[in-house]
Amino acid sequence: MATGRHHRPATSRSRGIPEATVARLPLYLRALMALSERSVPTVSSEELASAAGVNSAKLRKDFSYLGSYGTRGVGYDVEYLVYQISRELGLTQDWPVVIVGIGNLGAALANYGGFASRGFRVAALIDADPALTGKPVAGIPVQHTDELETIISENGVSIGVIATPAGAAQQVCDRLVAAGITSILNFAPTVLSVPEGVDVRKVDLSIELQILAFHEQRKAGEELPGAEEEVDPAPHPVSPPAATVTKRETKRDGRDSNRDSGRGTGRDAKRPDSGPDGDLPAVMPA
Amino acid sequence: MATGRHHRPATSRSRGIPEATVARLPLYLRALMALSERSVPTVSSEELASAAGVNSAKLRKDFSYLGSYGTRGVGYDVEYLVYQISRELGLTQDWPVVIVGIGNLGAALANYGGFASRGFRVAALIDADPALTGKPVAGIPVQHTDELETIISENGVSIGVIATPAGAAQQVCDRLVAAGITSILNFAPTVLSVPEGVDVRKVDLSIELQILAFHEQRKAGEELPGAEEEVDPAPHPVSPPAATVTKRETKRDGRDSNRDSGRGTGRDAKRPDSGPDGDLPAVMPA
DNA sequence: TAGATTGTTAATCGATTAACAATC
DNA sequence: TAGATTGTTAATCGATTAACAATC
Repeated sequence: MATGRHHRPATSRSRGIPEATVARLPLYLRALMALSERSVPTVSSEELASAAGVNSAKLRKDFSYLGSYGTRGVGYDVEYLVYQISRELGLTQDWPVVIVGIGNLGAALANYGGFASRGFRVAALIDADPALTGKPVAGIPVQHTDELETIISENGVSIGVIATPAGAAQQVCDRLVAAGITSILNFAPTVLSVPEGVDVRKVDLSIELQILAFHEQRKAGEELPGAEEEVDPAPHPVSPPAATVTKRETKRDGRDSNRDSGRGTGRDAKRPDSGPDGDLPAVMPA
Repeated sequence: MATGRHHRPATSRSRGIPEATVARLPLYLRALMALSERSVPTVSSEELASAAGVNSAKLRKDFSYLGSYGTRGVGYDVEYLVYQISRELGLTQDWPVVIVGIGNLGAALANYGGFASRGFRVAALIDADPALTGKPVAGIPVQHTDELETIISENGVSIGVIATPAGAAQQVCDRLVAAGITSILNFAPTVLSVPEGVDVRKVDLSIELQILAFHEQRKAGEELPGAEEEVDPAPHPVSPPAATVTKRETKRDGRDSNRDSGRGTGRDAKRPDSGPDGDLPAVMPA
């Protein structure tokens, strides 16, 4: 999930489109563009909702914030709606973006076709590694971090993508903001702190997997009714002020190993080679 | 933003942790692991909330769903909380994952350190291109799509990552599900249809940028009070059943070009080389 | 006109947050 | 004990959705 912090309330002043609606407009747009390619002239809220994977009442409600672009008894004109949503999202103008951090992910982003096709133009690729400078990635020569401020001001860039390691992200962020960037898409696994007026959205690959793991675990436990119901019976294990010296013991005390009771038997395709109690990772990802 | 569809209500039966809370647990975990690395013994809800970028009341409420793991007047024991959250998320066990589609993005994912460090293990890389078969990526030889079913059953994989082009995603998804996968992380820009009981989470790079663009556009318009307030004065432009032949006209009629009035003047760093009315993209991203 | 489908209402649900009693 | 901080309550807010009148 992406976390967005905005400097205005969820329902913005002008015409007041709820944040949840804004987040769905790109989904509708994609579905509409697919219909447009197939030259489908009109679409009903039911059909479009199904294509976008949402409830049709929600879709109609969402569209009602944009205006009355449908026709009762008929549906929505595909081309007209594509245009109205594009306009609402600001995609009818050109948005130069810079990508900072041209590792595997940065290169993947540079090559991602979805950017160019929706009004986003990769204005520059920036990396701190001098060995990369000048090397073309997706046909664009990588520029050195030293040039960051110049690139941003000369190209009028207002959107920056951070694909650096976590350790460099805040520093890069600060420079981007100082150079005039007001929207940041952050792929580094860190919380960025930004001044008022700067939007940050976060894409975190590891977090998505962790959420899936949570549900996956629940599915496995579900086949043994009541197995997950057991509430940890012991109170807090240690008196926290003394916890520093007993950290490892706290984590590995007897009660904790109880948790595995009755799990993992229902679906034996899981956990092929893990021990009964997997070790916790000690390091943060890069 | 990622869209998750689950086969149970947002508040699940056993111990009932709200979906919004589950989505934040990885954030807390990351912040806690950073504290753990610095050997910080305890942390208050205020400190931790600040590190995770959330409200402290929300954090305490979130933790209350897990149990009473804090100490009044003191705070939370870092190690103990790391362990409890890890356990809740299912990260104390090993989760083998397969990545399907080893293009730029797939390779980036294979190399992403955040997977391995949190109980996720890349069990296999799969691609349909025979030229890639056997070629190592992130030290793991790519296997051919033909082997998909075998790989999944032999490794007991329950989580699949789809990083293929949009056109191949549903087909890959169907095969993954048929082979026993019950959780899918989808990077392809398509809505996947899956049977009941299969979770899909979606990461969409282009959508995140579009949401940023929306806010960016609003920021620009804001500097001219009232400029964005103007409501489209014209009713629906065409009688939709006849729209097929007039599609382009609909999109380009006089009223639509009005929308640009008064925009872009406040912040002239924007739109360095776009025309007054950028063309809409006609194609879907790969 | 009859059928279809939008746009909107209102009820419901879930999430957020300030406030504070409990308690270490 | 006094100070600090949790865990929980309750109010508020935003999002979802069924239902249906409006209307093409």
